[in-house]
Amino acid sequence: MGYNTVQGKRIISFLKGSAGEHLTADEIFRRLADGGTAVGKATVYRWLDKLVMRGMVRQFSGEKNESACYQYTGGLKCDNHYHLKCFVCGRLLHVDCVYLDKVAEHILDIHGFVLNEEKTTLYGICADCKK
Amino acid sequence: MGYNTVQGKRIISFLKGSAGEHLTADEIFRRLADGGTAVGKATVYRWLDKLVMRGMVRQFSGEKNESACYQYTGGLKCDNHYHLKCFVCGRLLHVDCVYLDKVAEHILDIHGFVLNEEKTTLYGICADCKK
DNA sequence: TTGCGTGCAAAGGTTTTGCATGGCA
DNA sequence: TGCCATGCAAAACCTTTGCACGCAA
Repeated sequence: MGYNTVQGKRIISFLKGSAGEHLTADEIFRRLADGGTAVGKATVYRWLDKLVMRGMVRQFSGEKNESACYQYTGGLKCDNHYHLKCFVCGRLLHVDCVYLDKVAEHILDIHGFVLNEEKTTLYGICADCKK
Repeated sequence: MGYNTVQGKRIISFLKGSAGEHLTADEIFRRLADGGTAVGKATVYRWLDKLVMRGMVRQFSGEKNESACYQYTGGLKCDNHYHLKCFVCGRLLHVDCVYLDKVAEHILDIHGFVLNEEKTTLYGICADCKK
């Protein structure tokens, strides 16, 4: 599980405090630069990777030459649960849907591909922003 | 509309000849290096941008530090097309599938969300790596 | 004491841009 | 002739990595 470092505690604490927000690695880096022990940018990236692995944080890759952004979710079980990310407002929508469950089944049966719902995010424009 | 240059003609001609294939900018660059007037990489990027704008080419952005890939469509509204990315071998599978087309429809009808297939990648484990 | 975690800077990848040159009209 | 398009190399961008040092256990 690793050592219990000041930097790790600051990063996790900061992320928890901004649960729901979508932040870039650089934003996190800058926000941690003030007050307390500063945290190196490489360390921010290393922790984000680790937290993504653990399922505590979701990562959304940006366009080329744009930062990826990260959102703290706290590792809530997201079974049968899909994520729709809106380009416009940036919100992450959590969707439970029987129909979508069948999609994973189809992809497995026909394409032989085991879909990982947790790691997959569907991108588009949400109902509110569509108007 | 711009000048009618040898390089532009070669790029468009090559793309038309590989309609349906998914090519990276670098692949296009390398394929054009042999035979006829070579085309600079910057020019390849400039033409791809231009053709994406015109709707002649679709762009699929890859992960960070991976090339985007491009597909010539000739401006036709082509079939919805999904990307399955395998964690294990890293391959990107391109899937045309009628069933998956209906998924986008469902997401729109029921969840009010306009899915962007170009920007969406489904993650999991491919048939080969599953064994 | 052991060895993981960190910070810095450099490297790594793709894509964009500045600027002088060459080719189209 | 006028000016856009091109090519080269450098820059830009985010992210990863190498290495020495410091700190947790």
